[in-house]
Amino acid sequence: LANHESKSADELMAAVGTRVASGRATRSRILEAAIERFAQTGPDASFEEIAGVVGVTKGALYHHFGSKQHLVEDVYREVVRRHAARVVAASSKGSGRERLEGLISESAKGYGSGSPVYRLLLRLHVEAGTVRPYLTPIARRVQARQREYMAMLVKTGQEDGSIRDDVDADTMGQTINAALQGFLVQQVEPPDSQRRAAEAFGELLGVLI
Amino acid sequence: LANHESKSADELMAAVGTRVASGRATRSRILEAAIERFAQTGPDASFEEIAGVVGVTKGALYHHFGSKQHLVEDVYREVVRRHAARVVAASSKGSGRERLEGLISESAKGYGSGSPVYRLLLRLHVEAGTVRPYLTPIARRVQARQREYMAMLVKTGQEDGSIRDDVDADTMGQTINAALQGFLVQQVEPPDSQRRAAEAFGELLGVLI
Amino acid sequence: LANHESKSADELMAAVGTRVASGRATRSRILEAAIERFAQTGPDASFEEIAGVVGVTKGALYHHFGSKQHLVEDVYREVVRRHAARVVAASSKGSGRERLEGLISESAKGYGSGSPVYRLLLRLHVEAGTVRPYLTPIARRVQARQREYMAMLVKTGQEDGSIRDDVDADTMGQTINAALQGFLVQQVEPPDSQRRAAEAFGELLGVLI
Amino acid sequence: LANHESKSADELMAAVGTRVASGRATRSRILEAAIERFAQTGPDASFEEIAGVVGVTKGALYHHFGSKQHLVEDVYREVVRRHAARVVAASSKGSGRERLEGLISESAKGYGSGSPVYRLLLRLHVEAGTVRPYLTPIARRVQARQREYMAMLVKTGQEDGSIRDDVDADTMGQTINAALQGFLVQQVEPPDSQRRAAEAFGELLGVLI
DNA sequence: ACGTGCGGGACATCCCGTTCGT
DNA sequence: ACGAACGGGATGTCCCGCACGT
Repeated sequence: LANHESKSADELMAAVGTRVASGRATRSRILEAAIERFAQTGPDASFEEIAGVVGVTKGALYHHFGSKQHLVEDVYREVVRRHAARVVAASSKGSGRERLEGLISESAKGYGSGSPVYRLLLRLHVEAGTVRPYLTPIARRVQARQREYMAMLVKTGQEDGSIRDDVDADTMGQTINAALQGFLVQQVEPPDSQRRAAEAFGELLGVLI
Repeated sequence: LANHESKSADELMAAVGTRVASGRATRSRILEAAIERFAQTGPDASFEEIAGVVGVTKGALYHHFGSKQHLVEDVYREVVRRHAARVVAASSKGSGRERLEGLISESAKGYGSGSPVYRLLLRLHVEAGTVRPYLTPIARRVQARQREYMAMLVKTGQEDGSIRDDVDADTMGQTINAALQGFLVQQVEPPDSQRRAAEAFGELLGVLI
Repeated sequence: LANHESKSADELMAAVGTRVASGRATRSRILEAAIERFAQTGPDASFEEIAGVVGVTKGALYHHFGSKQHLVEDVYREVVRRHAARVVAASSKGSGRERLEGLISESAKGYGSGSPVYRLLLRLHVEAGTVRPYLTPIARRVQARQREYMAMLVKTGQEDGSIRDDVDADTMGQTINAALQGFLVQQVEPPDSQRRAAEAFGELLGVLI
Repeated sequence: LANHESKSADELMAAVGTRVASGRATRSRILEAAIERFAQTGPDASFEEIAGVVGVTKGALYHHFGSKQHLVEDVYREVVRRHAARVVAASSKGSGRERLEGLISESAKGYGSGSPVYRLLLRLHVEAGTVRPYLTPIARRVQARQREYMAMLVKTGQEDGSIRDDVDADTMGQTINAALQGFLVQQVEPPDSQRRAAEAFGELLGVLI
């Protein structure tokens, strides 16, 4: 009440700067907490719950994200971004075939990990097509990019002769992509069984490609 | 209400067999309505909503199913049963390869149809591993049976020489299964695009098998 | 359906007789179960719950008691009757003082036992004055009879010289009665502590009377 | 609504101290209303009902008390506190005997008043031992404190010679306490009859002590 | 005498989002 | 930037009682 008039202009600026920075930090801590809770309780986790983890209240969430919907969207984008980064990094070197194999093994590692984050990713993919129409545009872009990237890798491999060229690149890419995501659906199995299946899938591909 | 022509037999029974038969009829009408609503609004559709469709009240739902959880379980079982029936029927004749192809094309037809029921099926599969632990035992049994059936078909094909035998039958079965379910995840695409992808998948398999 | 026409008139009569007898048996089993459940879950125990214990359904309860309210009334009367029988039996012999002491010790045994049945008795007494007005007439009669009986005992004792006669018999009776019931209110204590208190009360009375 | 003149201080605070103070005021108004309703409809009075009296919605109740259980606990504590304050004030001056008589007459006035608040108090005492286990710890503490206070008064009286010392102080205290509460159980009688009984009890004590 | 189907209604819980204050 | 108060509304659960059949 009375104490902010005892500050100089500089101090005010500094205080504001700090305020802004701390705001950004809070925002990302909230996002992190949301990913965690969404991964466990599902995207229906309450605002209050998430806020509790971070040590703030709903007010902060609303300040930073505006609505539940926006938070879910941001979480979706963030989770996708992280997965994409891993996958791209794992498929950046070597022949087309090697790059494809890198992608497959990295994806399989993630999908087969049964980690909450990947479960969340799958669930958001699924719900984007049903009960959360507002995620549809994002999902569409994501899926498209994923397919294109796969097809690109296959095509590269077919050009450098490391992948058989008697099948359509697009189809091959899309199928591999589908198979990878399909593993996630069977996540009721214990993680190691998941992992073995994903590895076997990789070897099988080695024969078929 | 709208589908009561398919219930004529039941309703006749109701007229004759009195109370208990009419109860059974109501029960199955509720189950039907639940499948419908769950497919559209998700498994969180309210009791009241479902009851409204059938023309009864929540009391009736509670009388027949005891709890939300039990209803979801019964819906899950029923949906699985229907899909299984279709798939088994489509893979009953011919060589191992033909039977496998029959299964794949029938599954692809279903999964690729983007029909609400199949979306529901996928969603229940997914949630069985995350937010609905009470579905886990059912899911586990279902997935196991599905894998075994696939592997059996592959093995049959390998024995009668219609499928290449330089790959492991279990792995092959599991992979095909995963790929099929994976298509469902990408359901944000328009149905016909889905269908084309599934068909292309079938052809690709023809080459790879 | 078809088998009751093969019976003779006598058999019918016999069957009816059996039916009636079995009905009475069911009725008292229900009453017993109701006392038990009411004692534990409170008088709000559901019909279905009580019926379940006996192995029948709500229908039977409604047939025999008509409504929740009537069942509660019957339970109230029955519980009171049982307590009264014990107390009267314990205060039937000896001088006025001895009879009074018998009553006190028997009451204290019951009230101090912390047994569910006595808790129920107290609770019904209490609720008769508040949330269950339909029990009021019963409660009034019960309390009146209790007071009169106490006063009678005191008076008898004063006449035969075994009880000091410088106090009003009615007041004395009523006070003793109140004190006994008061013990029940403090039932949060462990039973043996209850019992000790009740015994001490008896001794104290010995001095004061 | 009707008793807001007793809240004028609070409401002034609310106008000045802004949000949080107004919250506190609301909280205590809710508590007040809960006591009132609980006293009449029993501790099962609905949230909505209580909220309606105060002029807020269920949300506010939930905000301030978290759950029904917590509200009941707070009500219990508050009602006990008020009775204790009255009784202690009435037994603060004079010889041990006078203090004890003060306590008895004040208690008798309350218990004998048949006032809804006292009926509530009794009912909570009783239910603490049966259907509301979460009240047990509170009840235990309350009863203990009550007994100790009584015994202390008796002891004081015995020391200053105003109370006969041929009986055990603890027993005497406990018995008086029980008798007082016992009157409440007989609350089906019209209030004035109650009151007479309580007064008679006081006189009787005068002779016996 | 008893079971079953079902209506009708109450209620605690939970959650989203807005507003106000600091 | 964030906390606290609160409204509004949805939903699962539970239970009473009636009607019907046997």
